[in-house]
Amino acid sequence: MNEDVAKIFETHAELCKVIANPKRLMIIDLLSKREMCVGELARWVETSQSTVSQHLRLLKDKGFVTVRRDGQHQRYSLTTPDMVKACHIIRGILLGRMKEAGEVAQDISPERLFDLT
Amino acid sequence: MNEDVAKIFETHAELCKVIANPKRLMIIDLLSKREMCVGELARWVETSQSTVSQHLRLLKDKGFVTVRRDGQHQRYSLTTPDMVKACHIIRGILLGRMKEAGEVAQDISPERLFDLT
DNA sequence: TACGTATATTCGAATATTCTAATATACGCA
DNA sequence: TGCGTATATTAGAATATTCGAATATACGTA
Repeated sequence: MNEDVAKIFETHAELCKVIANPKRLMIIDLLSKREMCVGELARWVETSQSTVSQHLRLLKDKGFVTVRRDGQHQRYSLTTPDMVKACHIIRGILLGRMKEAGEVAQDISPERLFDLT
Repeated sequence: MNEDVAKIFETHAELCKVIANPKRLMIIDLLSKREMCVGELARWVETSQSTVSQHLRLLKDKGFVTVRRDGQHQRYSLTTPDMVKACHIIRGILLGRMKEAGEVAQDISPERLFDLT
């Protein structure tokens, strides 16, 4: 196999690992709706500030979010809408299976799991 | 948070874990082109038969491939083309970044990494 | 400067993933 | 039945991931 091709699949897997965690998926989902600060994300995801901060660091390192300071807050936002697209496709697979099995309502959609109203 | 929503993100992450490994990404890529048996995949991926077999078992357990016996061979094929779509989007993100950084040629495409001619 | 709030970092335990080596099973054919 | 090829399974070592607790840092305001 071409060495470059092996490297591409390696890096590809690295990017996939970013979305291979439920809390990071939640964070991505929330940030796809609007900019949020750490504490706010921690409340929605229902986990510790430390955990959210660590996930955000990974997301930043991998280039999926940016931060801007706003007084005491760090406001995070998404940089790569295509990642959300990929997530929605996979969540669509899942919801399709669950609907088929009657585990969720027919009208649930991949984009409306958190209700930020 | 709604308990069902938490479960959805949990399962969503489980599906993402399937593609969070370079060899499984290669297998998915190869199977997206045509049905293949274990030994054939092992040759393309350049790894042991055992490793491929274990990855295929995971892919089967998660519902992404099916097998049919053909004499001495087990012929594997993909069941979920949407997963390939999601992979291509993420690989597109990666290749976009690499092209921007001049790390790969401009004309490389997410679908043509393995050349089965 | 001192204090309160917001966020980041470090550490370590618990758990999960991945691979290789060895072995087991399944099939076709002589 | 016995042998060769193809595939599956098991076990265990090495490594990676994830989280919370504790602590450090940054900012705004009195």
